[in-house]
Amino acid sequence: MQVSSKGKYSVRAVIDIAQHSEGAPVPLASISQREGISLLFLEQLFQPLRKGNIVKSIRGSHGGYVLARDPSEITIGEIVRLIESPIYTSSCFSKNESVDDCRISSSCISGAIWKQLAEHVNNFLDSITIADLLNKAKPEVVYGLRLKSKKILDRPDKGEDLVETTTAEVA
Amino acid sequence: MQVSSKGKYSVRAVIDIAQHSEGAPVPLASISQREGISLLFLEQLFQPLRKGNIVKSIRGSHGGYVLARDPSEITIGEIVRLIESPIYTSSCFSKNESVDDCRISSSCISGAIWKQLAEHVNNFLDSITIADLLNKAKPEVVYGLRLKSKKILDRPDKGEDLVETTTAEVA
DNA sequence: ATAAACTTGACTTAGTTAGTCGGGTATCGC
DNA sequence: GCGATACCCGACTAACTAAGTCAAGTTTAT
Repeated sequence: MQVSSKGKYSVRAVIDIAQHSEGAPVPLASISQREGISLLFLEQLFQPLRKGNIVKSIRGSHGGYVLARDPSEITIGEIVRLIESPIYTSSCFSKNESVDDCRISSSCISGAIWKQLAEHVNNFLDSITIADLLNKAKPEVVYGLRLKSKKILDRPDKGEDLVETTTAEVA
Repeated sequence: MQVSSKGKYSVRAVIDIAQHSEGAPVPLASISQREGISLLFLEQLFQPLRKGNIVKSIRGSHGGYVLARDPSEITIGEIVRLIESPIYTSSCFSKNESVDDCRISSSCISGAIWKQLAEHVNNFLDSITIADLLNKAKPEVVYGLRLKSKKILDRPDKGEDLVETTTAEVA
């Protein structure tokens, strides 16, 4: 039940482009510096983003990436689905059986939940565009959640639960 | 962005107990048979469930497990959080830096999203109790989503994307 | 031409997940 | 009591996935 680091990094990278491209292409090297993401890793992330029509690449000297569409037309959901392992699905029968073989009622009952959960998640992420994030960045309100900046940063509630990941955690 | 098999199996197992215990304890062996889950695996799943006060164990001959509370007081969210790796958190600064070092605005901006997503997911899963699932099992409506049973089973949309997992997929 | 910058695909490493094994301990029914 | 039933617990392993690296390109502006 985690969004992968790849997904988080990708969203950050796209925001970075939106913030720093003034019509001119933004080279990965500069994103790498600002965001503290390895250049080689970024290159890997940008292939799906390019194919998914989130960004356009401009090759050659003074090249880089620009957004392929208006920030208001790029949703977080799109980005995450391009980068992440397939958004979760669930079926309640094994692949060797036909639909009619499904006789485990508890399986079917709970199966509906996972499907609905996936829909919820997708709807939520699809409701947020890059433009939303850019606009809401300066005012202290992001998406209906009032944040006193500090509050969200040191998360007084979850201190103990921080899992040690290989490198620093991504936001 | 997946609910683990462990989480799905656990929910199924708890439903199974609710459906088959008539006051009497339900042995894991019978859950194992009905649900097609390895006995050894079930044992592993039930330790956290017991410690989390979802089920109570009754040892000895004719023992087994019963629900520790009324089905209407057990939510899916509780079960999943007990079984799954820590529900996801995100911070926007690395652990070696203090809060004030956070200067990567795109990181903070997007970080708020993951936090909100986690809240959404938890709220959704916490809004569904075992009792809900039991009650809605027979009528064709589960949780506001009208399902024509067949429709949800063969998922006409996602056919290609089915990932081959080691064993059969869990619902 | 040359350097900046993207492109591609294979590779490595570490961690997680799913599932197993083996040897316990408690309790019931006879 | 004693044996069968069934939970208890911690270590183990195999497979997979995620994160990140590397090397050898190709494209294009100047």
